Amino acid sequence: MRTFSPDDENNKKLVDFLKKLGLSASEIKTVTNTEIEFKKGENVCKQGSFASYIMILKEGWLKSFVENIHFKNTVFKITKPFSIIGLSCLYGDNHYHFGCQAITSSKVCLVERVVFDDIIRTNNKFASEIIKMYSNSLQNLYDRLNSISNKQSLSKVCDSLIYLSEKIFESNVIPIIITRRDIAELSGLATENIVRILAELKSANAISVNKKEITILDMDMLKRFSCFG
Amino acid sequence: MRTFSPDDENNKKLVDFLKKLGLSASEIKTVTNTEIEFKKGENVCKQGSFASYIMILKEGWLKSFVENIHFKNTVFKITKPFSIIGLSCLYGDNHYHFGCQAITSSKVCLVERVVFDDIIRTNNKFASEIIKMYSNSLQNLYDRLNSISNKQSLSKVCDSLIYLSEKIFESNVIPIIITRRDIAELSGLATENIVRILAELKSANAISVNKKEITILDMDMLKRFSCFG
DNA sequence: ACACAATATTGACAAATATCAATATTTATT
DNA sequence: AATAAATATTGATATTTGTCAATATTGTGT
Repeated sequence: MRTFSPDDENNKKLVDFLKKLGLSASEIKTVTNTEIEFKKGENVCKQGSFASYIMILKEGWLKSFVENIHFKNTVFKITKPFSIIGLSCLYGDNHYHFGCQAITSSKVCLVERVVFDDIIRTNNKFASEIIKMYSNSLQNLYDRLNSISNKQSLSKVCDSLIYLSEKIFESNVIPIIITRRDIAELSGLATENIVRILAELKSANAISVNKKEITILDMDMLKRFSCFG
Repeated sequence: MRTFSPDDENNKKLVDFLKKLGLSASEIKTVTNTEIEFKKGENVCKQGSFASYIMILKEGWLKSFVENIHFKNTVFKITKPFSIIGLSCLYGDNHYHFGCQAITSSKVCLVERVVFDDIIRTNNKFASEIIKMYSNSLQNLYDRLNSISNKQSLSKVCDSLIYLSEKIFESNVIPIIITRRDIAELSGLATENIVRILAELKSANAISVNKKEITILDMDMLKRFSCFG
């Protein structure tokens, strides 16, 4: 009889994820070959640098963002385990057009671009699954762009909370690993404004706040605020 | 001896474009089967509506945008002939997450999603070319998001002008089909601000303006302004 | 448990951009 | 060519959001 460490468990889930994408055992071995650990706050990739790898998130949480020269970030995606990062770099000008940072300590498999490309070209099922991911990424980006560019601050914050709750944590509780600053960057606002708007939402009983943890009490209200613009 | 109409010429170019994407003669016939004409200002697709088709632009110019409930648009892409629109709808929730409008009168081939999907699944070369387009779309969106969300108005307008000049018209002249409002929507600003900033750029000799036509005189200056943030 | 660092909060104020209104110019239509 | 419609321009003002500074709270490491 043997016992499983959390890492074994995680490996199994990763393999399952890759199997579902249509990868063979040997292909799975190839793409999980190189594993890197990132500490909280570390850069996973740097906007503007040469894009060598496609990455598979095995453990932890990442945020992806575009950054301006004054290092103000706009986060467009939070990534949870068993996701692929950097598909936008598979072709094109070979540079990351975004940056990515670890929100918690994280483990990432690095796959060389050419290796990833080879698998896509020879494995139809996998190519088709990757195209699904591209579709989703684009849809998500359109939604984020609409929120950040067309709405006022209250609606933006509601959009961010809805996104975190429904798409990322699949819970009405947004855990403390998400800071006020993360929500600010996700909403395209200053941190101080987030604090003020969260206080408004709290007094409207749309959310409750326990230390840093946010619980969504009235999702419908958030959605009404979101739509209002 | 026979003469060619502009339409014959255009058909030939369309077929060339599709051949380069790896489509066979019969596949080309399939995807060019249904052709629709849109007048200037007409909606090519409507944000939120059911996404039935992938579209191939054969003639004319389109703008794609996200729109809020007050009908304020943010344009993220201008499309020129021989481009594919709507790839983000190939999978996912079956609804357009963006709207698209004809800037000039345009001709568009409609391809049913399932038909398009079938070709992707059976034609590796085509799938690979489509993935290149996805990569480029994502990169373009990251760049637009960065501009709209992280920069001040002068830089935003410069980004829009650079985009139009380098990526779309491949000329230092931006033709009059692009209105001040189009530039405003592309920059995420109000039309009045575009007018003011264009006046600034003109007095700095970065551009010249003839009626509505804009000519870029000093691309380097625009790029410096763009970077400055 | 203590001290230090990081994050969150609050208020006052400044800056950027949108909005509104009036007018001019350009384009389209007859 | 004359008129109407659409687009562009300008100035004044309002609104929104960011910035700065001061303080409070929470988390971390010893």
